[in-house]
Amino acid sequence: MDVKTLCLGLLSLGDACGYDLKKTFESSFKHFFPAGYGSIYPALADLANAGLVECTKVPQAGKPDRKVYRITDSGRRVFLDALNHTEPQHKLRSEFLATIYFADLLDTERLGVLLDDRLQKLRDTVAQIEHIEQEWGPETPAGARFVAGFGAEMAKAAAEYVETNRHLLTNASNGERISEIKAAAGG
Amino acid sequence: MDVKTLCLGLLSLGDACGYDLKKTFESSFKHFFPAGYGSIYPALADLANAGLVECTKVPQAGKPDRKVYRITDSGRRVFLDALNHTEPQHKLRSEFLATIYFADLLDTERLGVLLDDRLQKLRDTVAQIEHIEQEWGPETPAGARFVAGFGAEMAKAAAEYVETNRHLLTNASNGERISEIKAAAGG
DNA sequence: CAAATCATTATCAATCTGATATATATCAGC
DNA sequence: GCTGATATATATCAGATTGATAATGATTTG
Repeated sequence: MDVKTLCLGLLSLGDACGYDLKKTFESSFKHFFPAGYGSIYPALADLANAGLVECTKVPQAGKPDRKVYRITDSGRRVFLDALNHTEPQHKLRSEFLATIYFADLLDTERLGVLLDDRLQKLRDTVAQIEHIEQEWGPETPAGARFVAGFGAEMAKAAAEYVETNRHLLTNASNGERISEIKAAAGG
Repeated sequence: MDVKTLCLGLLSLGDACGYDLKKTFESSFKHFFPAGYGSIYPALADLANAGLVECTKVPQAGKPDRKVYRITDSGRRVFLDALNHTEPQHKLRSEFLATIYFADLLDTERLGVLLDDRLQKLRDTVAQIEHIEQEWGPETPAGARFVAGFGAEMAKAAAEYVETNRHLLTNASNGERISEIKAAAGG
């Protein structure tokens, strides 16, 4: 499932322009499927080309025309098919963990900042998810609730792990090793 | 931090060829920074071009020459700099959660399969991490332990969330809605 | 009133993914 | 002894994605 398919899925819930979709990605999908304009606009163009969505230009005073997309019957069929016959991936790409892997090469201060920043972002994620959850009514579909809950729980678990285990990364023998390696680097 | 920088980091721990690096990515980085040949080989070529690593061809009987890469002093400097001055990202891309978001459109069986498959993969991840942890001796750096533990704990928390909350995705009113929507799709 | 943000479009170079190709060696099982 | 899978090792390529950048006028904020 690529951004194109996800856009199609969102359009199955209601008409929208690229800007609207981007806002949905920011509010509901941010923590598990980030997407920027650079993928959304080409996706919409491709979908329209393939006849899976139709586009209507809506002029506005002062602002650029809204290009409102509506899913077609063919589009619905293609989306349902993707949903039912695609093996879904799930992958993390963490430069944070990659950096921590080399914790030996970081001085204590830098390490502290990295961990604190990450904790802050995890807390922000939880707050952001709980904020959108508060605005939901009883009609909000179960899937949306499930994925939001998942995001919040994962962020809490990650924060707890970092807090509980950060002491493992700072032991007395580090200062020495860093000096040696930096010397070898001829810095 | 891109694949290129991570390759440089791994080479700071010892000489290796592309194939070796790929194995390291599979064993230690799989759960938080996957990378394939398509990114590793170009990365090594770029690093060599920039003088951050040196390459020696080692002929072998029957197999292709090993191209063994060794980090240079300049390479070490560049890596330390990246480690200390890059804002590290951390992002999930989950087609699984995207699919579950549209749980209303899935029939019960498909939903069950998706959840069971995910649970199985989470358990595999835990097993794989615990397996590599068992092979470590006392000299294994703290960073490697920390990121492995992180991966295992996250996988456990994810599995627990799925098991505890999967019932929210299957309620009686679903059958009806699916039929309606499929009808609207003109399938 | 200046500065920032909102609303809306769009493009582009660099990077990454996933599949594919090539060639030989070994090893398990029939 | 053959067959098929797996391991060793290289590399490329089309398509997807990222992150930055650009334009332009309206409205909100300080």
